[in-house]
Amino acid sequence: MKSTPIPAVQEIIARCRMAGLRRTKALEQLVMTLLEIGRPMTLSELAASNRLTDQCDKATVFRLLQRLVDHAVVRRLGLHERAAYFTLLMPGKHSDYLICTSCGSIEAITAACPVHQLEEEIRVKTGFRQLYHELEFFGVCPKCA
Amino acid sequence: MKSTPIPAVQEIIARCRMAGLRRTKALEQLVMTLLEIGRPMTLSELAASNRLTDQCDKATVFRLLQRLVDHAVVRRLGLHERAAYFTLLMPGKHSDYLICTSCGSIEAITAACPVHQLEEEIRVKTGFRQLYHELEFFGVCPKCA
DNA sequence: GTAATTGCAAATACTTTGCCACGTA
DNA sequence: TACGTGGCAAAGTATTTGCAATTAC
Repeated sequence: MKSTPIPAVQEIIARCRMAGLRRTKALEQLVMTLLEIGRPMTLSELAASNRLTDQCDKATVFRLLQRLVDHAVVRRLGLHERAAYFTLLMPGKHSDYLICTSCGSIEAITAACPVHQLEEEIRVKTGFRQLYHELEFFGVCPKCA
Repeated sequence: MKSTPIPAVQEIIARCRMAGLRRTKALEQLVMTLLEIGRPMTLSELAASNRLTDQCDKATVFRLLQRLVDHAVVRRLGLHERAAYFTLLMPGKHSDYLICTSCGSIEAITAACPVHQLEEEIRVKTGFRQLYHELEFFGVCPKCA
C-alpha cells in the first residue's frame, strides 16, 4: 500500500508546477509529510511535523495549504474537530473516514463508497457544479468503549 | 412540511426534562428557533436570532447547546465552515446536506440515504459503538455559477 | 529583475471557562 | 432551600492578514 513516496511526491509537485506554483522547500516537505503520514492532518500537526519544524512558519504552511486547496491538490476536510484537516487529493481516489469521537482517531475506509449514484442524481437535479462529497462515520472505537 | 411547531417544541422539551434539564426560557427559545429555521445553525446565528437576542448571553446558548448535545437532543455538525453547526436530532429522521462552497447555503437532502448498509457493515467489522454518519455534498450552486 | 513566497508579529474569529447572581423544582 | 442555569468578562485555541525581506524562475 505504501509504495516508495518519491515518485508520488514528484508527480504531485509536477501538478503544482503546472498550476503555477513554485517548487519551494516548504512545498516539497509538506507534500512528503502528507504522503508519508497517509491520513488527514491539521495545520498545527503539519507545521509541527519534524520535516517542517524550524523550516517554515505556520503562516507559511497555512498559505501554502490555501494555494494547494485552490488548485485542487489538497482538500480541506471538516471532520468535526475544531481544527480543519487537510489531505492530498489523488486523482481517481476517494476516501471516507471512520472517526472515534472519544480518542479522535481517524481511519480511512477502503470499502466502496455507496454515494456516487446519489451524487450523480444531485448533480443533475440541482445543477450544482464541481460537486463532491464527504462521508464520515462517527462512533466510539473498541479501545475507548 | 412545516407543521405547527408548538407540539414538536413541547415534545422536545419533554425529552429534555426527562434528561434532567430545567425548563428555562433559553431552552424554549432555542428549540423554537431551531425548529422554525429548519436547518443547522451556528452558535452565533442562534445567539443573534431575534428570539434569543437580548434574552440570553452567547455563553448561555453555548452551554445549553453543550447540554443538549450530551443528551442527544441536538447534534453538532462540521459542515466545513469555521463555526460549528447545530441541528435538532429528531428520532428516526436523518438528513444529509447539500452545501454551496461559494455562498455557504445549506440545504437538507430528502432523498433516501444510501449509506445505512455500509454503516451496518462497519458497525459489525470494526466494533464501533454509537455509530452514526454525516454525509455532505459540496459544490457551487446554480446562482453562484 | 520580477513576481511569488516567506517569516514575524499582530489581528480576527470562534469557543470555552470562572465566578457569582438568579431561577426552577 | 438546593442545585441547575444565566450573565459578564476574560482566557484559550485556531485562523487569517500586513508588510518587509527573501527566493525561485
